[in-house]
This record gives sequence, structure tokens and C-alpha cells, in this order.
Amino acid sequence: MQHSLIIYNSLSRKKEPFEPLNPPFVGMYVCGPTVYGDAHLGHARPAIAFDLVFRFLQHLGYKVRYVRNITDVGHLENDADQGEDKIGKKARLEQLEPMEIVQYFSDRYHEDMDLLNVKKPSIEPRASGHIIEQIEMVKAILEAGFAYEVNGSVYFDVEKYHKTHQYGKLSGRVLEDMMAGNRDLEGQDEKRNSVDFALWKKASAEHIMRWPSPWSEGFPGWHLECSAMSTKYLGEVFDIHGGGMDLLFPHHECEIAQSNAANGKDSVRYWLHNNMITINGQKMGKSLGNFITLREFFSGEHASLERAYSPMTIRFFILQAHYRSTLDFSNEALEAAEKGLKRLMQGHETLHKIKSSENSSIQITGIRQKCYEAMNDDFNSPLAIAQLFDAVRIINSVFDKKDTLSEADLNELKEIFDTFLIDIFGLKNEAGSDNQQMNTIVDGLMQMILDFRQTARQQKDWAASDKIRDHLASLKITVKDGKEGASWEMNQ
RNA sequence: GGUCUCGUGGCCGAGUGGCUAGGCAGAGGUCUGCAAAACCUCGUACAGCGGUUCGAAUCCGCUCGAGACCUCCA
Repeated sequence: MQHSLIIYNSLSRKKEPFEPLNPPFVGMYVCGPTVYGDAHLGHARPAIAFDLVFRFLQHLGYKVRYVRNITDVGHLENDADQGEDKIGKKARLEQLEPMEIVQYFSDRYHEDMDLLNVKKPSIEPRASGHIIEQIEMVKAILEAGFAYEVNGSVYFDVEKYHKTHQYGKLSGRVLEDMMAGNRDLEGQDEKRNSVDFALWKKASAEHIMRWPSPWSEGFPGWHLECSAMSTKYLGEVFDIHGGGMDLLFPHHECEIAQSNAANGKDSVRYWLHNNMITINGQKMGKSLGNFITLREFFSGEHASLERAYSPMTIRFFILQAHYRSTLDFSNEALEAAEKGLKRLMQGHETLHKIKSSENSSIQITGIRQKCYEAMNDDFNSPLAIAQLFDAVRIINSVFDKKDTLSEADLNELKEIFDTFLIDIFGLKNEAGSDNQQMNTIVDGLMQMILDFRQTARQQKDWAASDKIRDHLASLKITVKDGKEGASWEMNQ
């Protein structure tokens, strides 16, 4: 590998060289969605950010096992230990089986991800399918002495853990401060300390989702599933754990504590966190109710949307910002992304229409290297994309006969675009159908129509020529007259 | 209140001690039957105030502003 990838590790708060535990294998775990509602724009961020990581690592030659879970149990509303299970609540409200809810929204999530061209993870485990593993982990933590049982529920003893380990090392929190600040919230809590968190909860009478365990009929705590499933599929120690920045505390902090308590060591070598998408400067999130679902973006059916935006526009919009920066949503920003994407995709198409020359009149060396440098520097997709835009200018200029490219350089550009635009950024042309036969027919028909128009133009029959153009325009097809004759494109 | 992050031209966004980010929008031009597209040219942006330095938007300090986490959240 010609590359030296460096990754920002949230744990050390520094960029570090990426050195996998067992190259060429890489284990990566990313916190997936809790499936009790449609995915919104915020959910697309980690999906796309870690899809980029997944794709780039694969491109570098790593054999990546990418695990992204689906949370279908144990994620409580309101207080982490008092609230109602999110899935269970939705099930009760809609008079459905919890697993119906899970199935329904999982399917819809997958549809959204497919549209965004997010690659499927290698394994997509569900929390409810790993109750046994979670119970085993609770046992291990109990045996190690870092948990206690009260009335059929098991809690993690944070204070005790902190005596031998450092609770708060990921989030930078000081336990003493947290304990001091939280005393008044305790109430009739079973917990010894307000900072303790549930590993296993005894189910109340009306709680629908429940499983037998040594302590009670109940359900696992939220933080447990990721520890249990990552350990099961990636081992006690693995390379990358990703997720949204809002999961850093308490979720990921608790995962670290659980792994150390159960296995005696840190399980994650590189912690990666994507930043939030904001709307009017505020985080887009469930709790604030200011979210727009992906389906609403695709259809345009939302009060805040001026119109629909395609999945690739959303994908490109997200890729145009670095994953650790906040990204502010607005119609204007999405429109800009849409147009920018169009420019890139058309540049890619034009590239295949160019005829090579003896020599290149313009230097293209360095583009590939700059793309790699950008991606190697903590997955700086916006910087790499800027290189592609520079290439598009060159491509268009050559197409306009203002510059020339040798066959070798032409092939180099094609390879760069195929590698970065298609493989790594995962962008694809949305116009046209997947039906190859139909596409061939449409191409042929369009060529015929444009030929007729060209004949009319040669005879200076502007009326006929413009009539064809207007007709096509009404079908959302734009005709572009160039030096090499006319070309056409379909508008979204 | 505690911890942390950020503040870049009309908008979105990279970057970072001295060298063009890029996209979108806007202005002028070339090309074109017209239009569209494309290409060329154009903005002297880095919250404010001090400090360090030969040199800071980039480092340090303060001020102002915004946000995240501390409760479920991608």
C-alpha cells in the first residue's frame, strides 16, 4: 500500500497513524439506528461517513468486517433506567407486535440506505437476537465485581470501577464532578449512585419485551448490546468503533467500562465520531422534533423543504463536508450540492466522449496523489472532491477543444474518477433507468431525433429545430449544442 | 453551572504560521441562429481586541457570539 492513513481518534483527541491489529484485516463496529421511526437526515450522516471509511479501507486493500447493529430493544425513553422501551411504546401505541415495528422500520431503513448507495455492512446484528450474549456479559461483569443486583435488575458500579479504571476517559468527564452534580436527581432509584447504569432491567408488568435471565424476566440495558455484539463478531479487541458524537457520552463511555469490566481491557483501538447535522444552527434530532426524514427529502413533502432532493444530492451534500464538522442544512445549501454534483457527474460522462490527442497541453499529474493525500488525512472527502472539480474543468476544456490530453492522461483521469467518484465516494448517476435495454433504445431514439434537428439546423429551419428542442424540454430533456454536435441530458 | 467544540467572502464549506481551496450564487467576456451548456476573467473572506513573530485568518490571552454533551438522540 502506497498510503499512510491517519485517523482522528476521539480517545486521544489526536490524529494517529492507522495500524490495524491484524492486517490486512480490519474490524469496524458502528452504532446503527434504533428502529422505531423513519431515518432522518441526521441518521444519514454516520451511515455515509462510515460507508466512506468502509469503502476507502477496502480500496486500500484491507479486508474489512463491518458490523453495524440495529437496536430493537433496551433503548429507553426519557431516563435511561426509568423510561419505556422505545420499540415497546411504539408497539403499544400502534397495537402491533414489537417485532412488527422493528421489521417495518428496518425494511424502510434498508430502502433508504440502498437509495443513498450505502453499502450493506458485513454483519447487521440485532440486539434482540443476542440476549444470551448480553446475559453472559452481565454475568462476567458481576463476577468481576463491577456490578450489583437489586430487585432483579443489575447495575454497573461506576464508582467502584473508577477506583481501578478511569471512567470518563473518552468523554473527558470527571466522575467526582458528575457525582457532585447529580445527587439531587436520585429519588426512589434502585441505583446506589446516580452515575451507575443498567445492565439488566427487570420488566414491569406492562412491559412487552422480556426475556428470562438469572436475575429476573427482563431486558438488557442499552449500552450492553454494542459491547456484546462487537465482542462476538470482532473479538475482545478490534480496530474501529464509530458513531455519532452525541453517543460519546454516555453510550460509548459505558461501552468502554463494560469491556474493561468483563474482559479486562479496552476493546476499541480507534474511536471515530461523526459530527451533527444542524438546522437553523441547531442539532437535528428526535428530541427537538426538528428533523426531516430521508423520505421527506426524497419526496419534498415537508414544510421546510422547497422541493425534493435526490438521494445522491443528500449523499454529496454530506460528503462535501468533513465528517467531524457540523453541517448546516438549508435549501440553498442542498441546491448548491445538487448543482455541484451534476457538474461532477457530467464531467465524468464527458470524459468518456473525449478523443485523445498526441500530447497533453495540460498537466494532470498530481490529481490522483492529492486525492489520496486528502483521503489519507482522516478521510477528508471535501478536499478530495475539490480535486475532482479541478479535473472537471480540464475535462470540459478539452471537450471544448481548448486543451488536449494524451491517451495515457485520459486513461489516468478515467481511472481517478472511477476510483474516487464511483468506488470511494459512492456517487452514481441517477438519471435513466437500470434497464439496459431501455437505455439503449432511448439513446438510439435520442440520437435519431438530434440528427433530424441537426438537419433542420443546417437548413436554417430554426422553427423546426426549436420545436424539437421545446418538445424535449417539456419531457425534461435538455439539448446542449456543442462543437461536436448536440448532446442531451435528462433532468431530475 | 460543569466539560468540550466552533465562529472563514451573499450561501455551503476545506485549509492553516509566508504559496489559488472547491462548489453554489453574482458581474463581465468568448462561443452560439437564439437559448442552454462549456470556457476565460472578477471578490483583496477568515467574529472583535491585544500579544508572540521578520510574517497570523492559522500560535497565545481576553471579549463577544453560536453549538454539543452532562436525560433518549446519528
